[in-house]
Formats: sequence, C-alpha cells, structure tokens
Amino acid sequence: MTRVLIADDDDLMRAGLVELLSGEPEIEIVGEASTGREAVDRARRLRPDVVLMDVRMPDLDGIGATRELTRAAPGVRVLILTTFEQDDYVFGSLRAGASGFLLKRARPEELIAAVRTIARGDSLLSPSVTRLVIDRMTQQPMPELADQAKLALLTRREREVLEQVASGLSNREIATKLYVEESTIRSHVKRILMKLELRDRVQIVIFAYETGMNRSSGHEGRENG
Amino acid sequence: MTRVLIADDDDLMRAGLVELLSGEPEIEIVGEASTGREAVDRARRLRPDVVLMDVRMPDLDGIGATRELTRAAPGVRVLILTTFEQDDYVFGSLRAGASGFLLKRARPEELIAAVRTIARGDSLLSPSVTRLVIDRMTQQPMPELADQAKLALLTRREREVLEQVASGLSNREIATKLYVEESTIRSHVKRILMKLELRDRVQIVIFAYETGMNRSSGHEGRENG
DNA sequence: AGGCGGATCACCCGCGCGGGGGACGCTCGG
DNA sequence: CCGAGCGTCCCCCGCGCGGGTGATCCGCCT
Repeated sequence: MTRVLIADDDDLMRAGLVELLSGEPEIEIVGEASTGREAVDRARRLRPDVVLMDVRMPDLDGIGATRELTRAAPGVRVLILTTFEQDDYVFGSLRAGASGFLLKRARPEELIAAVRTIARGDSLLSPSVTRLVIDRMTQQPMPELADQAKLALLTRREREVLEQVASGLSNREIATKLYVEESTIRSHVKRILMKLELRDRVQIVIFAYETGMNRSSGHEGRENG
Repeated sequence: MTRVLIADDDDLMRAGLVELLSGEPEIEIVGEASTGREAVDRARRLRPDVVLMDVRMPDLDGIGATRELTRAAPGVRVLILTTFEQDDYVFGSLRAGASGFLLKRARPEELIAAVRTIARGDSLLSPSVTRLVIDRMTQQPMPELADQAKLALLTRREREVLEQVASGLSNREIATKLYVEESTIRSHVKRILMKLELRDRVQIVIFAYETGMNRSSGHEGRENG
C-alpha cells in the first residue's frame, strides 16, 4: 500500500488528483495540503510514502517545503508536480531533495506510474526535463581550449608519462612502473614541460586536473608509503 | 515518420527489436548493425532519426560508437539500450552524447514510447538510472571522508598555505605573496606534509583537488612567466 | 604563574628535479 | 636513400625542496 499526500493550492487540481489516484487499488490518499507550510506539517505527522508537491504555493513554496521535508522526515519522497519546466524549479527541486519532477501536462497513467516509481525508491523526470538535467550534467566546466590544444602536441608516450606524473609519482617510480630508465622519464618530463610551457611537475598535476584528464579516473598514487 | 537504426551484436535481440518496432505505424526500421563500427558507418549513410545502441559490442563499443556518431552525424539521436545500469555505462554514454539510457528489462510499450520521446528531441532515462544521474548531479563527488578529517587537523594558516601550494606556487612565491619569509613557508609546508601524511608538494596538489578545495575556484598560479 | 599551541624565523644536509647538452636505433614518408 | 620524429639512454650542473632540529614571540587556557 502506497500512502500519498497531495499538496497544491488549487482546489480543483487537488480534487482531480484525488479522484485520479484514489481509483488505484494500492494507492491511498492520506491527506491534502494547500500551502507549503501545511504540507510540511502534515507530512511530518502522517509520514506518507510519497508527497505530490506543487511548486507554486502560498506561505512556503514547493521547493522550500521539499527542503524542510527531506530533512525533517527522511524516507518521505517528494514528487514535484508543476506546469512549468523552469530551470530554477527543476534544479532547485532536485537539490532540495525531490525524487522526481513531473509536468502537469502528463497523461493520467503516466502520473500513476510516476507515483509507483517514486514509491519504489527510483527517480523520475519528465522527458523534456530529463534533457535539461543531462545537458547540465554533461556540460561541466570545459577544459581551457588552449590547454586541450597543447595536449595534442604531446606524443602518446609523453601523455602516458604525464598521467603518471599527475598521479603523484616520482621520476624513479614512473621509470619502474613503465620498465624504462629514470633518465628516460626525465627526458620525457622535460619535453612535456617544454611543450606545455609549464615550470615543474606541480604545474603538470594542475594542468592534468584542469584539462579533466585526472578527474576521478583510477587515481591512487598518493596513499603508498 | 521516425527512421530507426538498430545496433546490437545479439541476433536474437535485434530480431526482437525489429519485430517489436516494425509493428508501429510511424516507425520505420532503416537498418541494422552488429558492431559499433558498423553502427557508425550505417548511421552516417542512412541518417536515421534514432539509433538503438547496445553498449557491449565487438569492434567498437556502444559508447565509443555514440561518441563518433554524435560528432560525425549531428542530428542523429542515440538511445542506449542495455542490460546493466553500470555507472560507467550511464555517465560514459551521456557524456558521449546519448539522448537516452534504457534498460532492456523495460516493457515493450516503454521502449516504443522511448523511441518516440527521443525522436521528439527529448531525453529519457530508466527510473533507476534517473536516480543515479540525479544523485550525481546533486552531490558532486564527495571527497574522501578520511581526507576531510585530515583537513581539519590543519590550522587556519596552514590551510592558507596549502591553497597556495595547490595553486602551483613555489615556497618563495608563497612567501612573497603572504609577506613572510620563505623559511616560514617551508615550516608550514613541512607541518602540512606531516599532518596529511603526504610526501611532497605534488601530492598536496592532488590532495587539494581530490578534497574539492581546488575545483574551479579562483585558481591561476600556472600561466605566469 | 606556568604551559601550550600557533606563527614566525634560522641553520644544515641530502636528494630529486629541471635545464643544458649529446647519443643511438627504429620507423616512417618523401 | 635520407631525414624527421620518436623513444630510449647518458652526462653535468645548480637549485628547490623536504627532513631534522631549535629558537623566539604571542595569545590563550588553566
């Protein structure tokens, strides 16, 4: 049995949602709220599985309510249900702890499926919203274009050495790891510094992180004594 | 009319998908591929609206194929269709330019709806995958807890010096910047190395990035003659 | 009063590192 | 065939860095 709380300041909308969901056998409407403050209070007492939350509400908006709710009553999952796919709403909601973001223009069966999905512990976004989220996530700070270009100047071997330097290894350690002499690594490092116009291996590490080639790759390299 | 290309190395799976989708009136299967390389080539020539792409394929995997495809044939949208919700797959796919990520355990009508969604220009993720993406986006990679703890061992001044080291400056440069003697900075650096159990300033830089304190802050420090 | 941690400075020592060369063999493409 | 680029290796030199140790001053807590 999935226990649902409905929070929307529009009486008609609320009635519609109740109508729609109470038709489902394993869904039970345990309460309603017409402001964000009410939603928080009732959710805290009623402990529903899912809260259907409108964004625009008097007193406290849906995002603020979601923020308070996820802190005060963990385990209660929030599905934001709104008319607009404003960026601020979407990311604000998700950051506030919402499990889903659905547009009101969704078809009835989609809404019902959404409630089930949320109750199950999964997350859900309207397709057009999914697009926003993916874009946002994908386009994290692009490495300096100039840096990318410089990277292309390096040979394959030099890039390999660069990675090792960036992981914190000394020339000797890199030599051992790559089965060559230390003097060879020194040569490579020199050429890397030349080509990238850097001063020392410290700046190589920074370069590696800024260009993204060192971001949560299989790091390690620290933590060996 | 939505033109679809199917790329999967499993003949049975491919046949099943063709069977399923060709039943839809506004969907047309324009081609098939059994390797990533094939998928890229055919997509380039056939210019389908949507490519159903398996992740595990010989020759070139689905992610690599997606990467090439989105560069070579923009406008062609890729829906990754796979059995596993491996993190690497999901984020790799999306970063490679995929518009959607659906698990093969999805129901037939979900798959059909997915193709329509992608063709429309929206994006789509399986619910369990949506959860991963939202989590990732909301709380960017948490720094190692142990590292956070160690950071607390440092005094205010030491943290200040740590930042400067992490920005690539030499001891002398930091001394100048902070209006103290180089020997003072050396002392601070020594204590930092001790407390954080690191070997040299290179590892300090790595530490700074891994704990997040150096992430696209007002860095600089490289790029001075 | 004493003690303690933080911040500042000092010295010595040894080593790793980066700058400056040069050398050899290999594999390309012209 | 020969040069260019690459990868491998060698030398010397000077300096920055990190380890070890100790000193001074200040503020804060007891």
